[in-house]
Amino acid sequence: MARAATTSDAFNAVAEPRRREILQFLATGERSVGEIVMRLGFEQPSVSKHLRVLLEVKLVDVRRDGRHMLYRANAEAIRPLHEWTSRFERLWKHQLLQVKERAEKKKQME
Amino acid sequence: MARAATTSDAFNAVAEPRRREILQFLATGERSVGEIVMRLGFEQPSVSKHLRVLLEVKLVDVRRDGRHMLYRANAEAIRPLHEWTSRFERLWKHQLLQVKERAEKKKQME
DNA sequence: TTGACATATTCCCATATGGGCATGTAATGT
DNA sequence: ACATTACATGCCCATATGGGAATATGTCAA
Repeated sequence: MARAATTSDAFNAVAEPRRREILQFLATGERSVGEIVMRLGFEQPSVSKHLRVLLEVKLVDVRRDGRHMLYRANAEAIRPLHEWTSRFERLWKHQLLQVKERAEKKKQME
Repeated sequence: MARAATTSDAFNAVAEPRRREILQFLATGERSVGEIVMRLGFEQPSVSKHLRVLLEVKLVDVRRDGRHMLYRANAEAIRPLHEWTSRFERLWKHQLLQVKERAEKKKQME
């Protein structure tokens, strides 16, 4: 089997740097495809494809406005990612503390 | 071009569900490859390969103890992920608020 | 209708993937 | 030295990928 499909979940979807850029831009507000293309400088088909992936995992929503398709970030779908990483928060704070303590001890031994 | 290499960064590395499982298990403490295999039930070569990927993006550290290789999560490397998702925190709280407000209005109109 | 504009989709392709299996390698015990 | 344990690597392969270019679809304007 190959890698899991990028459309399978949010983790896979944001693994792609361009999709992260698009999401970040959309976090500033609703934007049309053309605005994304202008801002980020990717090819239009590329942007459309990435938006499709983001849409399938519900990381963005769309609505039509005339000939424009207006996309916006659905932050709610990012929460699971945030929560997953939060599980390690306690751990890294602890690990940072250990590093500091080791540094202190080293200093005292001089 | 194909997708970015899974070894390129933490985002890609954790896009793989099995690697997330391994990381979570390692968050509970230092473990040998065999313990991971036992606990998660993956094939040993598979575990070794995933650990290699995690190691390359520094999501884990290793040390040798006799014939055992002891891996542990390097939570510090997960922080960038956490911080990236945090950028959307304000947004999803806001969006949740909107949803609530809409619900309130709807209720009042009944 | 016709044409221009805004997006989406399709096709092709080089490349990365992860699983399964076999095999290689390092450390230990005898 | 040799067998055993504990991992790591290599190889093969089906599959998903994302870019580029061309083309299709949909909407509005005259």
